[in-house]
Amino acid sequence: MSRPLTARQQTVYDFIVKTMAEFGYPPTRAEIARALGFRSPNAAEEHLRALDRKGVIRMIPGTSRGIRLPAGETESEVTAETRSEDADAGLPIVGNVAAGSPILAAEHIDRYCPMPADYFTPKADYLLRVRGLSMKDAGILDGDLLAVHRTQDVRDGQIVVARIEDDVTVKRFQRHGSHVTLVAENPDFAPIEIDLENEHLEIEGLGVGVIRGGGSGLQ
Amino acid sequence: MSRPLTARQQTVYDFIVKTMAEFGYPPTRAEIARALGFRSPNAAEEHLRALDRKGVIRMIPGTSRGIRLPAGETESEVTAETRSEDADAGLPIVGNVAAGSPILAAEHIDRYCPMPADYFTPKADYLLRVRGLSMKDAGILDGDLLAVHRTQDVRDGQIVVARIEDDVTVKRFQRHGSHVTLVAENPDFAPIEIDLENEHLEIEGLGVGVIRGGGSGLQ
DNA sequence: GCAATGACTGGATACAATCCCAGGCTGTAT
DNA sequence: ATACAGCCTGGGATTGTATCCAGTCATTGC
Repeated sequence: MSRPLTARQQTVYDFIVKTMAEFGYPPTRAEIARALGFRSPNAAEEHLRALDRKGVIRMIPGTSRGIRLPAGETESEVTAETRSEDADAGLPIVGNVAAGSPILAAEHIDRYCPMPADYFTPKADYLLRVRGLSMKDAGILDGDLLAVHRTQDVRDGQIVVARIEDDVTVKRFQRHGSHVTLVAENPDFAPIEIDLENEHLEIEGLGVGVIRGGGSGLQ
Repeated sequence: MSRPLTARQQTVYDFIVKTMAEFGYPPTRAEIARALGFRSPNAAEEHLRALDRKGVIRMIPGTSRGIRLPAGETESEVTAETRSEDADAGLPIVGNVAAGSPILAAEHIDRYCPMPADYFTPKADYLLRVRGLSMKDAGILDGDLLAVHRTQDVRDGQIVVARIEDDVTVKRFQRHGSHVTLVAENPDFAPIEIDLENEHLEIEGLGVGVIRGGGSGLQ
């Protein structure tokens, strides 16, 4: 999707990550400029804009130190090429699935969870970071990792990862003939009704487990 | 150590932790004031000084958002590097703790979960199989594994493993002087009130994560 | 009774920080 | 040749933020 970072942009990004790991808060433009030898904070500003355009950071307008790392990872010395092929890296963690792109595309994988795939049954293929509280009564909260087994073969009552018109969602599956209902486990959310003859529904996989607390602790 | 936090100071501390977990950077005085309903940022400033004196935060003078959590409660301080200390066996899974026996006694350990202890922060020492639905609104269901960090040092609002008169339970912790309330996250369960001067309460550890689905799949 | 402390309001000030504008210099693609 | 993007200097307006000062009110220990 977005072009890779230039060498200079990577340097700026690395400095942001290092600062957050060391101090617990992001740097200012002036601090970036000082660290990298710029004489003007505007040089840092422009780099930040570029990093924001490319999606590796997010800028919060008007806010001091308003820099966020969407992946939430502040590991040391992360170069964007740290995504080696799985082997024993564990399960890939997938977050923020953009509309229209395959769920396991490399740019969505922000880190790995060092856990064997076959701890779950059926085995997990990846972990999906869940957003929102639509499944809270099923014990799946915002930010949780849902262990997903890739399959199209799902049954009534199971928790599935579905894609409706390029939108990825986690819901409970219910089918009557050619009509599918995706039920949220939260009274605040209405069920999603899909007529398979008119609308397109793709089943990405089956929820086989939940992991909470990797890095952030419990609330 | 220093004196415990007052209720108000605890509220401010909680807000700082929550903000850092959610946004990746600490709040300003004004943001604290707005969130807690102060009309003056000075109220927040004085609370921050008190928290700094008591050692639970550290203020960096002259720096916007210059608040640090020395202990490392933020997601920023994760070094998800797999320390190969006991990464072989994984975390022991503890279930059905009998009354009167230590929680990590060998006869309770029925199996191991092949997951590195330091995937969670602070690190998990064991996994406790939770029975009942008393914490269902916190997303902890019957049969879930609660990752537990062994410590006595717990704060208001945290999910703890406690032992009252030989009974092990998972609840949210709340303290007022010598009076402790263990709050269930389920309206069907009444809070447990403990007067530390008459009853015995032992904190076994702090809940740092949840794992669901090992072996059985999701319901 | 009195000092000390916690928890604020309200106002003020000086610096920190974001963000805009106007350039310049280097490549690389058209 | 020309256009364009990346990378940087320098300056400046505007807002964000930390920090101080002067009080009020209530509680607690002495």
